[in-house]
Amino acid sequence: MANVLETLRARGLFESATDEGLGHFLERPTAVYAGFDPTSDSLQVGNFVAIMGLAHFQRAGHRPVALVGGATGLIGDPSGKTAERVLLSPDQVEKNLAGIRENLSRFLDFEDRQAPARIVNNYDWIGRFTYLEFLREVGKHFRIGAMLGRESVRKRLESEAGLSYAEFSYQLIQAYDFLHLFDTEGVRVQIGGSDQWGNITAGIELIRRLRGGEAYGLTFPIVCDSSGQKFGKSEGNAIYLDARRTSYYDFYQFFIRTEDADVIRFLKIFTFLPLEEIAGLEQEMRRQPEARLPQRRLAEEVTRMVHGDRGLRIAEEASRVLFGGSIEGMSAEDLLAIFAHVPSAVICREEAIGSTVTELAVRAGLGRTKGEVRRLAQGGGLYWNGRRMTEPERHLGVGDFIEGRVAVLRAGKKQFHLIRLDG
RNA sequence: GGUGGGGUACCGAAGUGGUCAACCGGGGCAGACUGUAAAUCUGCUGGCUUUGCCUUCGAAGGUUCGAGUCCUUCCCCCACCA
Repeated sequence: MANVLETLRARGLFESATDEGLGHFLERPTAVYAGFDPTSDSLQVGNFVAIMGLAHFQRAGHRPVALVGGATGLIGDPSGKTAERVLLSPDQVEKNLAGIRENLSRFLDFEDRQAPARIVNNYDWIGRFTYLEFLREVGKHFRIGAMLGRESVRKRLESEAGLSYAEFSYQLIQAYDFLHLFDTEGVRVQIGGSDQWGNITAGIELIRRLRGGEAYGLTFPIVCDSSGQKFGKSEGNAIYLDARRTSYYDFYQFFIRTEDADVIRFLKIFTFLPLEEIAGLEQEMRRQPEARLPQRRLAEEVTRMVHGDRGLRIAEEASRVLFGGSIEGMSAEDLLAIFAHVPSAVICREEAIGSTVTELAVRAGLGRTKGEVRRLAQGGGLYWNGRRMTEPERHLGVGDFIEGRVAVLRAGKKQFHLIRLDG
């Protein structure tokens, strides 16, 4: 049986474990869980680390359980947050759960004969508690001193923002989750980001106290880029795993743009590529960094994993065209094909002809306001069909559209938007 | 419930009657340079029908020719006390 702990360590996915005996314990198949917060209707690349963690466990023969936090999502985890979170409505959580289920179902193998993955929702067991029952059955076993000692709590208490009772209670719920999965799924290990340490140990203690059982925790590092920024944002937007939120093209591009200083580490964390192969890429990078081979490989691997061969092909094709040469001289057909999965807007012909460049740019979603687009143009960062646009107030005619029906708007080097005329 | 401190743009933070759409820093976006990298330098970072107009400084009222700045009430946060 593959030693998953060694694998995680070697790939930079290991930060710490609650018990030195974990390695020994993992020599026999067990079940492991990680939780996912339904803060959005799609997981983000930031969640990818946890998914990879579960996947590595499954590959090593352990049964992965993905927990979506239908209950905890209603409260909000204070870990790693500097301010009290705005409460999500039950409707919103419900909607987000569906999306996250969708995401997860693509990374874990539910058909595996030895260790099929499971997805569970903690609302199913937390939701049936009354307040009094919960206090008696769970709250009774928690000591305030220990709760106050937790990093996430202490930090928030010291901060200006403080901490509400609801968020303070969060750790009880997550601890109970572990206990519940220990009982019903045979889960003995919880994995999570290092900010989850307190929540995880709370569960382990609860299990020991109520069941006299051994349970383990393992954390992986919170992935940051070399400038210390939390990984997973681009142009101010989170990178989602769902193509409806982040296009194949944008997803692929996000990884292509990885800095040299980060790319080798990211290859280990976000792909299953053998370490020898990654070492080879590192050599290659030293020899000719401008070729960006590791970046290409990273983008390729991750995009294929998340969006399949088809998504990867579309992203690569679009990238080749947009960064390879000029779009000048391309036919409307070609452009439509390339931009099929790039943000685009369909605008009615009568409206488009005669309106200004800025107006259309806002309609296409390139900027939020006309002022923003104007400033962009002023700084020289606005392009219309590949040429710098210096007169953002110009009224457009049919001739401004390729074959009278398509135009490509660009902000800077990286953000493309397609405008298609209707009718 | 009491006392004190505080709520300013994405974040931090200045501003205590007009010259304030609001110093500065971070973040973000863009330009130059480059390798779709990093570092560096530069510009921008309320809205608009843009030589001007409109909406912003927790909320609502009020004083004033004029309020982010003064007064009243309310809401929220923090600390200590009860």
